[in-house]
Amino acid sequence: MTPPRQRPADRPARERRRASHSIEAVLGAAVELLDESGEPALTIRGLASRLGTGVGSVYWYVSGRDDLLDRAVDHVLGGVLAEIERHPRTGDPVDELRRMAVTLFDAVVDRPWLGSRFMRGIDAEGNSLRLYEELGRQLLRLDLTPLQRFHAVTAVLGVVVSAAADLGQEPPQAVVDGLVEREEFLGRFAATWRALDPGEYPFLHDIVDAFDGHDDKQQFLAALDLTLTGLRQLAGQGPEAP
Amino acid sequence: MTPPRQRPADRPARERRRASHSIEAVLGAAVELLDESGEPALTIRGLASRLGTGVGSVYWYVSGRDDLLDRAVDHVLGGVLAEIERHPRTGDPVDELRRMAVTLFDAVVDRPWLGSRFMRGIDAEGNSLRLYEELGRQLLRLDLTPLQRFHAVTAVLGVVVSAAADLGQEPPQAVVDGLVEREEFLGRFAATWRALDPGEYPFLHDIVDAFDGHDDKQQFLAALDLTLTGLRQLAGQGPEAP
DNA sequence: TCTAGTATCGAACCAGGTTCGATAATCCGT
DNA sequence: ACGGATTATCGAACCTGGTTCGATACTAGA
Repeated sequence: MTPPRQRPADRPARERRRASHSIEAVLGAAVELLDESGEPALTIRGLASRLGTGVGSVYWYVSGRDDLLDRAVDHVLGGVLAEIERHPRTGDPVDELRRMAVTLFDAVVDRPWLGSRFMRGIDAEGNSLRLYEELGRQLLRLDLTPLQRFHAVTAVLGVVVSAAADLGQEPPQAVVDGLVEREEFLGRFAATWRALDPGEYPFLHDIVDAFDGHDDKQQFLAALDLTLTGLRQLAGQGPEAP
Repeated sequence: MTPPRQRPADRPARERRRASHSIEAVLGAAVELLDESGEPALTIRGLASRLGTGVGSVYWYVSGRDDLLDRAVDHVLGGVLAEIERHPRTGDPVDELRRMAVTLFDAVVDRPWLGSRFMRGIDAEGNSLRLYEELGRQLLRLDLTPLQRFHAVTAVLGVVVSAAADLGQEPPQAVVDGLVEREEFLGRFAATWRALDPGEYPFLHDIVDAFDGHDDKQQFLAALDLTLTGLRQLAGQGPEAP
């Protein structure tokens, strides 16, 4: 059905001839739109109009919306990677891993539209892959099997991904509003839970106070530390462990 | 801009008068479509035509596509919940937790379209919330603070969510095809990695063999066990731990 | 100058979500 | 049994947004 596609979309990114665009300009504008109003706000038409061009031109630089999103992600991942590489290497590999994961998490907090897309790029050379390598490299210093290393990196990234998934759904559109929004949002949950039968929902009643007004970052850190604790134990008992 | 919406969409689900539809029929057909061809294949028009009705009728039962998806998720979650509750309670709470998470994961493997949507329902009574309660209840038997319990459940669910995110993006459309597809898919990754400079990508080269042909379930279990190990340690040293 | 490749553009196509008013079927009070 | 009120059904029409395609420049080299 679909012909093999022979669109450009991966030009050598040479400098623009006419006074017009460039892949960098396109990506920059895309990131702007994403930062301003989130993923659904990035439309080809909107992007074209921001660039002062026609929709057709956008398709010269990217092969479609999906490709655009992927490139935008890779684009900002470059900055994250740079920040990760800036820090000096301390001693403990697990501490390193932790610091990197936190940096990544912070980036996702700033740009919720990164969502869980930020790990889709590991099939080709790019910042996703470099990030993956960077994370995993820390594990080379641990006494583990390759399979265990692979699983460990996946697990650590998984913590970030799931936190990102959480983040991505919380604020319906209350980004622009003040700070009351979040409290209200959480409050609605809490109110619902408190209204439930304590006999049927003992756990919910146990945690509702902790949940109300909880901090996403602490929640993330808790999950991360659980995983890292497990990892430390695994590394401590050597690779012959299951 | 958007008027407050006063559509029905939450009728008491009384029995159909005419020989026609019902919310169950709608949800059933929706789940069929989702199972057959994944989330993007669920269109209002497609659903209506499968039901032998008009698009307008669908909107009598659900308030929109998003609501439809949420209800479909809740629908199948009922089955998962039943399966989880079927098993007898063994002794160890962490083992319980583990078994439940695995059951949930298996459900996601069967229905990748559950994606990370399956935990969106905790703001209202429903199977999502009951699942959450069920998971968390196991933790009541552990010596933890409510905040730690909250964090722990989030962490465990996070492992499932991130695994679901992985699953949801792997097979482009090779669902119907035989079993060669997956090998090929992974093989492409592996080939790319092996072609990279070992000096620049030592980690990737270390794990590429483990990655090639890896099993998603084992990957999930490894991440889960890392988290559960951390949890056991946390519970072992009591609630006054950080 | 001629030609091929590089870019730009926007009209037009198409899929799919959502709205809305017409209409039928049913229920209930009188 | 009758007549409004309620419950449901239906699909044409609207609208947003991704994608295609052919026309048209503009540039560099032969």
